[in-house]
Amino acid sequence: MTDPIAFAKAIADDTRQRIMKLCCCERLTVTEITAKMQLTQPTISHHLAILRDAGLVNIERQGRETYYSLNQTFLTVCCGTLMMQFAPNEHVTATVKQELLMPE
Amino acid sequence: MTDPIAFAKAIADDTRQRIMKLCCCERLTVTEITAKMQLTQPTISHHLAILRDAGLVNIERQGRETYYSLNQTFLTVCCGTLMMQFAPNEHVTATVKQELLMPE
DNA sequence: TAATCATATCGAAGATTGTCTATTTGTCAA
DNA sequence: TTGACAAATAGACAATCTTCGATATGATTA
Repeated sequence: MTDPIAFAKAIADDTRQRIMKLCCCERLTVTEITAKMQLTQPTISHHLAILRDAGLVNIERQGRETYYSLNQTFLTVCCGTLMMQFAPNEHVTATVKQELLMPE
Repeated sequence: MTDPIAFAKAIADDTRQRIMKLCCCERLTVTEITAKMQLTQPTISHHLAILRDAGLVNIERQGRETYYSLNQTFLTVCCGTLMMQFAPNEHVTATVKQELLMPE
């Protein structure tokens, strides 16, 4: 579900991290995102598809527009999984890991 | 220092994550790591260099052998940075983020 | 219905990456 | 000092990825 390799590949690109930052705290249409970047609309759609396939964005279709926003919860879970997998000895208490893995 | 793009690129590969898992909790020589994988020694060295450049492994030269081990602390810091950057609204308390960013 | 707008998909060009073999560098032992 | 071993580097090739222009799909408006 939260495959560390799929997650890492999805966020391992400058363009995608810029997109993630843009729609981190608000939902934006593809056109709005495109306007804020120096890239074409098909390129933005391509990267959004990669983020979507990784489960990293929430999607809301509304008429002919599609709103994208970052799935902060899932991202946090993925980071928690990474830490559990690769930093089991690190001084982050079990409770913290727990909190990270099941936010809310 | 903890560039989220450099970090993501470093861990965005199956071979590197397998190596990370191997030397997560013990230090291993290049020969030992190579023995546990189905790849050649130069390939392993190549991936170790990428992990080294990203700051993700500790290196100890000892005679003609070189021991590698995962830098769990740095990995944890990188995950913390990711969460700070992309999940500021997530219900992980500021203290937790703090703990993640300055372990110990 | 026809025209327009928003987004997705296709196919191709160029760049980047992962892996290999061959070779080099550095260290230890005989 | 020579031979053997450990690890790094160089160069080549195939696979993957990013980006683009062109086009298709789907929804709204005139």
